[in-house]
Amino acid sequence: MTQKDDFDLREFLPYLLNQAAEISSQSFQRIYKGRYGMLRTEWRVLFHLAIYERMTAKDICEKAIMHKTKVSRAVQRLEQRRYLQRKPDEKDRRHEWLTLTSQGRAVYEDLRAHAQQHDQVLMQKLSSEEITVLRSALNALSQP
Amino acid sequence: MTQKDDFDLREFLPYLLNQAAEISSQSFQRIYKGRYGMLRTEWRVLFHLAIYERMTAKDICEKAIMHKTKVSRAVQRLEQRRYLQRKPDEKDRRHEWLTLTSQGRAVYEDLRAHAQQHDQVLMQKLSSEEITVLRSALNALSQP
DNA sequence: TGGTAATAGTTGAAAATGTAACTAACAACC
DNA sequence: GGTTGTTAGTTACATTTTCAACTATTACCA
Repeated sequence: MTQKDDFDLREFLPYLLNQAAEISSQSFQRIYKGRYGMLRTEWRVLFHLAIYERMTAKDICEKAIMHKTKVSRAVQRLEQRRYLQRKPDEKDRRHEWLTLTSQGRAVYEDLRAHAQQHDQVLMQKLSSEEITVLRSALNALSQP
Repeated sequence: MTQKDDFDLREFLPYLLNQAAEISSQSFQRIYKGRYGMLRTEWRVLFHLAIYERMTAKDICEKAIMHKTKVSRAVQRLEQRRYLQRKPDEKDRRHEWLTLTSQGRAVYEDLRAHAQQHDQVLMQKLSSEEITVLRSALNALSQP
C-alpha cells in the first residue's frame, strides 16, 4: 500500500474539509446526543433560534444551508420536546414564527457551554495565527 | 431576525467546517453523481484505490476514516460496476486485496481531472497564504 | 374578478447510514 | 488437538436523509 499517483487526496479541499468536519463533529455529537438525544439537524436549528430569537423555517434553511424537509422535521421534534413554539404570521399565514421556550433556551445554554469548551480543545491543535486564517478561509468557502 | 446572543455560530469550528465542507462538496457531487451515479463513499474508495493501488477494506477504513460497513457497501457497488476486483489473500483468507480494473482507473482519471479543476475554482476564493495555512490546519484537525 | 403562478411548509416512499449481531478464518494458549 | 479470543468483512434492522409530490396561502396579471 504505497502511494503511486501524483495526485494527493490530502490536498483536495472537499476531501480535507469533510475529514476535518467529520472528526471535529464527533466529540460534540456525543454531547448533544448523549445528553438530549438530539440529532445534528436539531442542535443546528436550536442554536439558530437561540441566536436570532425569532425566525421562520425558511430563514433557518437559508442561514444554515439546510434543506426544508430537514428543517421541517427538526422543528417537529424540537416542538414535541417543548423546546420551541410556533406562531403563524398574522399577515401571511404561510409563515410560521419559531421561538424557543424557556426550556429550549436552557438546553441551548448548556450545549453552548459545551460547544465553547469543545472549540477550545480543537483550537489547541492550532496556533492563533492558524485559527484566524482558518476562520476567515472557512467563511470565504462557505459563500456559495 | 437580528442577532442577539454574543455566541457566534460562525466562530464555532465544527459548524464552520461542516458548512464549508457541505458547500465545497456540492459541485463536485454533481460531477460524480451526474456522470457515474456514484455516492460520496464510492468516490472516496475509488480514489484511495487509485492512489494506493492495492489495499484491503481495512486499510481503506483507516486511511479514509470511514466505518467498515460503509466501505463494505461501497466496495460491493464498485465491484458490481466492474470498477474494482477482489482477490483473497493466499496466506490469510480473511483479507481481500482490492484493485481497480482498467475501467475503474478510467473513471478515476476522469474524476480526478474534474477534482483538480474544482479545487482550482475553490482556491480562487483564497489567497495563497490562506491556502497553505488552511491545508495544514485541516490536516491537524483531522488527526483524531 | 378569476385563473395561473409562486411560496412556505408537510408528507410518504425510496435510498442511505448507523448499530449491533453475525460468519469465517486465524491466533494463542493450555 | 481443542477451547477461547481476535480480526476482516458482511448482513439485518432501525434510524435518517433525500426526492418528489402534496396542501394551503398569497401574488400576479389579463
